[in-house]
Amino acid sequence: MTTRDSKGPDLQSSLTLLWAGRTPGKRGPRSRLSVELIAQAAVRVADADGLEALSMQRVATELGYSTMSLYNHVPSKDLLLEVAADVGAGAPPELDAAADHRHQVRQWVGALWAGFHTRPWILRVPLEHAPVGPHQLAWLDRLLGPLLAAGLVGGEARAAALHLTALVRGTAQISMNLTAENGDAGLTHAVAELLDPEVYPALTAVHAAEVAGAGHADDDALPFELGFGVDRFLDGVEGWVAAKPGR
Amino acid sequence: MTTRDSKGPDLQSSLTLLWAGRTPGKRGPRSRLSVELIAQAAVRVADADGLEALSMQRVATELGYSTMSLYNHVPSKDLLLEVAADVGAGAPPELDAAADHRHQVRQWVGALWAGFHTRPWILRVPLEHAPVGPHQLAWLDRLLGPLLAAGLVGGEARAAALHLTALVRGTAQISMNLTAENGDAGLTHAVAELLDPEVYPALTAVHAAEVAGAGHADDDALPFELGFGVDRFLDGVEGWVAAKPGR
DNA sequence: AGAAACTACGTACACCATACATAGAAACGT
DNA sequence: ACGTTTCTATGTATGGTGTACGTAGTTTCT
Repeated sequence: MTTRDSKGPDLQSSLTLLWAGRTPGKRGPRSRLSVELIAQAAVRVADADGLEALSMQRVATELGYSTMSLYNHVPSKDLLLEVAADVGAGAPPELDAAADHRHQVRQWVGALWAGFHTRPWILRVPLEHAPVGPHQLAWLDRLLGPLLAAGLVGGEARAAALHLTALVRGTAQISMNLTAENGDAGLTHAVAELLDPEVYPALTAVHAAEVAGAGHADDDALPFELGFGVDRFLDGVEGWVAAKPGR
Repeated sequence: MTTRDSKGPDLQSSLTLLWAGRTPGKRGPRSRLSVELIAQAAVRVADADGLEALSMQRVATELGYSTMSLYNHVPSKDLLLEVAADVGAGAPPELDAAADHRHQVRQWVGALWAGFHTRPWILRVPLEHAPVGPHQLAWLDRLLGPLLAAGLVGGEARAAALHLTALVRGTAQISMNLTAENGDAGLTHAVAELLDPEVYPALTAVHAAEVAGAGHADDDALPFELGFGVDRFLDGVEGWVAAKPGR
């Protein structure tokens, strides 16, 4: 596989930029701009008008600078997007230390889910490589805590963390804009007319199923579509740990 | 929430286009072009040179037509992308009827995973709304079969199907380009230098963990990172079904 | 035959990322 | 103090993008 589809930034440049590796130099005028300022402006633009409104010109005018000034601090738009996504992710939630592992994981999932709702544009930023930003690693670290405490060993914990991250991300991508744009009913009705029971037997059977349990009680309550899967996964993890030879 | 970030096509236009709802009209010259032809050309371009090479001009020259001719059949590039993604998804796999539910689900997951590897650009196509294309619905239908047979009822089966779809999609987005671009070792080493154990305690502990089990025995074998989560999820589903009142 | 309608095309516009050259200001060595 | 160096910010220019709009030509119906 020759990895078409990736003109994107390589790992090295991403790392140096994400970790503020720029040494500002000593000779010329002190730069009033910085990667942080630019990234924050980019986040502001994306928050306000979405990712498609995020152009270099827009960010520059947001800051009151010329377009090309940005390129003194950021090598390309792709990399700016990557930094903006990391900045936009923010710090992971503090998990309730008194709670059990399952509750902590649910708390983490709920926070990430909420984050994607607050900044849906993050889901549109194309991933060029594995997450290596400070904030993204912090989120990962926070999740690994409860997973390790639950009894998973290294590789398993990594896989489980990837599983949950990917799950929330994928679910958000698929089902977020559904409820946002048109009511669930609108979709249900529109699609129903197309469903030939001969071609889509299982789908037609399931399609009219009630959504079930629209409880908005707890703060870290997950929507059913997400919570069901997370709970089943955690069930499985508990069973796996319990069945381990050492226990 | 006002749904910024979406200038994209609405559900109605997508539906009519995806389901070939175009009635060609009767008066003028018969059109030699069609949505299918255009979509197939788009898939060819994306397969060859990635999604960023997929421009209207490129598709047009691929077909030997002028750029603007496409707009007689496709109202916008966004919609073309949506159709191309559906066409590119292709038909879902035939599941082994003799196998049990778990094996069937794994087979489905493996096929989707392989599909994303074959056409990584599909992961970059922004999702404007829930999947409603014929092929995407077919994939969903195929998955619902084993899930219903496993004992899940309507809403649960839907949630489980969303779970698995989102999972494969998210995992592919996160971990595919990792192994593609640079070896796993490269990433491991580069990141290791940044990991301050005080800031990322759990991560540092896990980071050196062996990848474990690189067995390439079976055809529908999933990579550990994906397979572990799927298996744990299916464990949980089985437990859930077994614990149901009616049983 | 005439009219209507539809396809394909060419032109034009606004916008995009960014390569490159330039001007100016700040800090250094002397 | 002064020149030199070096870095920042800017301006200009290029090749690309999606697509609105007007036009020519062709096919089918009346």
